Amino acid sequence: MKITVNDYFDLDKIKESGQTFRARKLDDNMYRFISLNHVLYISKVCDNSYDVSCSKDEWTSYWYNFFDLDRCYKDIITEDEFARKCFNCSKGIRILRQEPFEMLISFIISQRKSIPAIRSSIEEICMRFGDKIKTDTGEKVYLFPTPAQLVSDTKHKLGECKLGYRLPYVQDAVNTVYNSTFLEDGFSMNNEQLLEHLMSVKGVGIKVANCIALFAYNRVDLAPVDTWINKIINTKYKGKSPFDKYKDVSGIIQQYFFYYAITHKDEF
DNA sequence: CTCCAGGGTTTGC
DNA sequence: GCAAACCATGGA
Repeated sequence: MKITVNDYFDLDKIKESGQTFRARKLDDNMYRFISLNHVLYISKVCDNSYDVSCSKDEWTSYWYNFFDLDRCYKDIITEDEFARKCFNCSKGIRILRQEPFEMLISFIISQRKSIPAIRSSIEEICMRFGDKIKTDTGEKVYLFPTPAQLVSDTKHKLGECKLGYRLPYVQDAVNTVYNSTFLEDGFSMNNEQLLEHLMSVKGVGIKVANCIALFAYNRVDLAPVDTWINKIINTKYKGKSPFDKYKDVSGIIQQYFFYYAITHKDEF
């Protein structure tokens, strides 16, 4: 089925933007996204036209929201030269609306790991614990496991997923959300409550909490500060955070900054 | 072999 | 309350 996107939308930048670790580029123009029990194959046809593997109903009810397409990124205004440079480099990135449990586990794992290492660790978890399903194209893919699938780790296979010292953190997180409304409860909280709520999980600090809030709860007014954002604040903004200028879209600006930084590492 | 990674917790002052 | 030490290991 063909769909039209009337806003900045770049599949490759989205895949490389460090907010999802399971998006894949299958060939020169075909991308695959997996979220919850949904699998999407999407390729660009021309200009604003894309070919998607799902039905119109699934596009409008799930993937349209996943890619945050009801928000207009073209309207975002940058406040200075460096931000403009980042915007030009990163435009097309969307703040994905991803599944809270996957974000919780993924960003606990992310601490002090490189993005390739995070990918491979999460892949390992999916292969060992997630459902294996056959997609419409005949490809077999693994879903991200549910809390129930991870909580009964009787064979201690989590220990073989390259988690290192983060293993007890992941286990604690699984135990916290299993058979509870812990993650759903977050949707009705304000930012401050949500961050505190998430940080009650061992291994979740301020940065990881902000990432979960941004990428799972779509709090685009929150800007996670990681090592790259810190470098930008120190080298480009004299140590003063630029994000208060952007208020309701500071999370998006942060993501533009982050993508610019990891694609221009020699500048920092 | 060496270095560092989308940080967090614990410890010491 | 804050800064420093410590953390386990894959990937480059």
